[in-house]
Amino acid sequence: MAKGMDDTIAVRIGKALADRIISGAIEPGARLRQDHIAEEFNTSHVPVREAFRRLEAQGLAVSEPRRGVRVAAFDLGEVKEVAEMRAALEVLALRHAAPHLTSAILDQAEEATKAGDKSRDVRSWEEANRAFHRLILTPCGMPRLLATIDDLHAASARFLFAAWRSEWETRTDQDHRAILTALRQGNTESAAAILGRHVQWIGRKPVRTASGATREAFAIVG
Amino acid sequence: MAKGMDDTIAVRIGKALADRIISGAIEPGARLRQDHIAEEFNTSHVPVREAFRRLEAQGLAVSEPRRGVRVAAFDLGEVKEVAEMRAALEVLALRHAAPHLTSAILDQAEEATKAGDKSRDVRSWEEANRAFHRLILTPCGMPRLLATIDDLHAASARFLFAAWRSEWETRTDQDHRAILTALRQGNTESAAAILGRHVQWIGRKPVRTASGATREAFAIVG
DNA sequence: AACGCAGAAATTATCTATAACTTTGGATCG
DNA sequence: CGATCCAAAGTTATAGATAATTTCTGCGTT
Repeated sequence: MAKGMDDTIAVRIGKALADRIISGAIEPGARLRQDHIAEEFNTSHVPVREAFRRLEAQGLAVSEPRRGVRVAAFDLGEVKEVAEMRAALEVLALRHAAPHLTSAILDQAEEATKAGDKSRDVRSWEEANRAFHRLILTPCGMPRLLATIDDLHAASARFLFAAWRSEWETRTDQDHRAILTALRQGNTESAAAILGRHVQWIGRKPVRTASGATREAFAIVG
Repeated sequence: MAKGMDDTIAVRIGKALADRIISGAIEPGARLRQDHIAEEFNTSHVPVREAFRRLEAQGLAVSEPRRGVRVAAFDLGEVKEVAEMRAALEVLALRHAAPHLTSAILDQAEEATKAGDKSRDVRSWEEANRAFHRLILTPCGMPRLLATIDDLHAASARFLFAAWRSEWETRTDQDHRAILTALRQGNTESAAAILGRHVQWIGRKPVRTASGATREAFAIVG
């Protein structure tokens, strides 16, 4: 329970805010007022400001000097941009990770896939999906690459939660299974090709807005 | 000359420190002591701490809680990692930029290449090289991708300055010319392929250390 | 009714001060 | 002679306070 007890206060606040932004608890464009947040976390505003800088770097918040910081807005263009960046970088990571993948890791990845297929809500599906990608990419041993991919996953999750706020229909992930099969056969290039396409697949869904009209929602579903 | 006069103090300090780290004025592993830096810039330590968070996100500094922040160390592994990330992302950016490239832009890029070939020192070569890449990639219109590439260029420059501290021999950049030729012919895939190889070309050079021994220095030379 | 302009309230950015932690140097003990 | 412990100095992390800027609100004018 004492998760991150040794973390600095600024890091703890940063993680908490990131979680809220990703989950959609704070809406895009909403202002983040440092004194209010400081009061909520029972600290002064200094660590809050440091947390803001971290969120800014992750692309979750934007700051205008003397005008405060807001939750970053996003549109279909950014969804596509993140999808393409993930495709390029995850393929790179997989090529380097492949030689170090053990059957134990691939079994864990299969478990994650099954957990995703069983998920009844977006939140647990996202968790399982992220676990899958993490498992097969981490062995690449490239910390900077993995950190960048993590930030992109955070952005992806945000799009996902914004589009599928509460409704979610279970579906079996054929791509994950195909990737695992290719990896088990030692066919790295084939696995990389599937992963590259998989990550760029953008789900579309008509969503009823508060005003009753229907618009189309977009999110990366991989 | 009042560049960034409207920037916040934290941003100004961040840029100044980034410049020193990249140029090698501060060595890898050196401690960045907030009070000393605050005194130098005639500020308190609070904006200095914010600048630290930004440097951390850029991968130029590492911070251990309660133990201060140091200039990030790097090794051949990270040079290779950055080279591969640049290859993947710059190729992606070029594919999207290609349709928007005008002959005016390509002419500017050719000028940058000539400036690079004429450069007598590393610093001006790096500046010209970065201008070339920026010119042909910016029209992709993907801000997040470009920001990530910028950070990678900063890392590349750091490796470059560390290896070729003062000595530099002029050399004509055939890759840049080949890329421009392919782009002028509308052959995007060929240009992308050359760019991908170009960026991963790691220069090697024997360098005499302070103790008189010779070690091998590595840097991305594209 | 819409627009624009004070004045007031709220908020940001910074500085000064305080508390807590780490490291360092030296003295003591084995 | 070396290791260990203790104390002091230095440094980091947070808190509280201050000045300056922005935003909000209400009123008057067109």
